[in-house]
Amino acid sequence: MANQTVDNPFAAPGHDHRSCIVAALDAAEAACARRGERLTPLRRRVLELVWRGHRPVGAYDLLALLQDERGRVAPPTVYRALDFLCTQGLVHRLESLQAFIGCGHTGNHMDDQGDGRHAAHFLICQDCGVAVEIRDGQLDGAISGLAGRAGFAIADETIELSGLCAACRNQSVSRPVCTTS
Amino acid sequence: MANQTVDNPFAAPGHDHRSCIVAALDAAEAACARRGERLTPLRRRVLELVWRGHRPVGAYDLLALLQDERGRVAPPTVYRALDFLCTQGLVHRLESLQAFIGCGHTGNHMDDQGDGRHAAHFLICQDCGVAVEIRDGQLDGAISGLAGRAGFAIADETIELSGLCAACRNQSVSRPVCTTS
DNA sequence: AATGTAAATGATATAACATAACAAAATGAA
DNA sequence: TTCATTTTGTTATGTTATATCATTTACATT
Repeated sequence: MANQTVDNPFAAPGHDHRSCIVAALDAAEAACARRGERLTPLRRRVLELVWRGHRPVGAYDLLALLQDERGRVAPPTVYRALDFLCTQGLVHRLESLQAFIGCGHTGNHMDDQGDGRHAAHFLICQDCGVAVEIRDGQLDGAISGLAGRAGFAIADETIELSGLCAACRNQSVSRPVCTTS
Repeated sequence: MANQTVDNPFAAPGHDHRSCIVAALDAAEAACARRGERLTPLRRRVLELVWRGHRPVGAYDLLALLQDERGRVAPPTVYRALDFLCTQGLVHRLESLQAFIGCGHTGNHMDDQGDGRHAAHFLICQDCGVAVEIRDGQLDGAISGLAGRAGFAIADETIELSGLCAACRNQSVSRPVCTTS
């Protein structure tokens, strides 16, 4: 159990997160190589920092982490790296939180034609802070159905459902939030 | 046609927008009266300014408009009014745009138990800038279905679909964007 | 009308998030 | 090497949002 791939990190605070990080970085290296994009040391490091856990991370949190290890780092450094990672579909931005989270689906998308961008839908637990990217055929169908009926051509989807995950519903009080997992 | 209620303001730039404003303000007065909430002159004016059109408005745009008519106005004045209006379900915040838009469904919600908050789903045209609140049974069903299967209790839904509305798809070039409609 | 209380607004400051613009360095191709 | 392009560094500023405390207003009670 400890080294399995974690598809649903809700209620999995004790999983072997190192394997999540390694998997994400390996997939990112492969995806960039395949596309002829450059996962530079800075970009790789930012991606690694985003993957510190399964909780969305703010740009300025990342900035502080980079500053801890590199001294003076300015906001554009972080935002440029995040732009690159988002463009490659390696990271998603959660609009309702103004924060970023690593994408665990790199490389296994059918709709990945060259670039890695894809619609990302999330469940976000307001208690433990974990965000999980979901994929649901009925949801996708409903969206394309309503867009079609309205004659609307969707270019970007922001779908973020916040509430309580199953694990957090099953405990009476809020637990302290750690920064990872 | 000119005085009809506009349910879908995409491609309706010439509609009688005054009737939209009047309807929204009347509905807001009624809703607040029913709930024992106070739609003060400031809150009412902010709501009116939000309803200048069917395009999302930034908090600082509203601030500037208020300053034009009242001299010195500080950000908290606008944000407090917006908080109130959002809590009452009279205005929605579009997370992907960091902007606000009037809700045209005040008072006709089945799930309106005392307070007026409700999930709001949007189509947002990236060309004309208009945002339309939609309601789709299949979408609602898909959401509750996937949440149920995941054991997730949804508290807030952010669903914002950006792209091109039917009218904008049917014209080759972007038209100039006016501030209302 | 005077008083007390809670709600709303005013005012100041600052926090938090993000980008424009230009300089310097690193990279890769010719 | 030279050149062109991409990436990173640096400075400054723009944009969005909130914390805090003072003041005013609304309104129920006396």
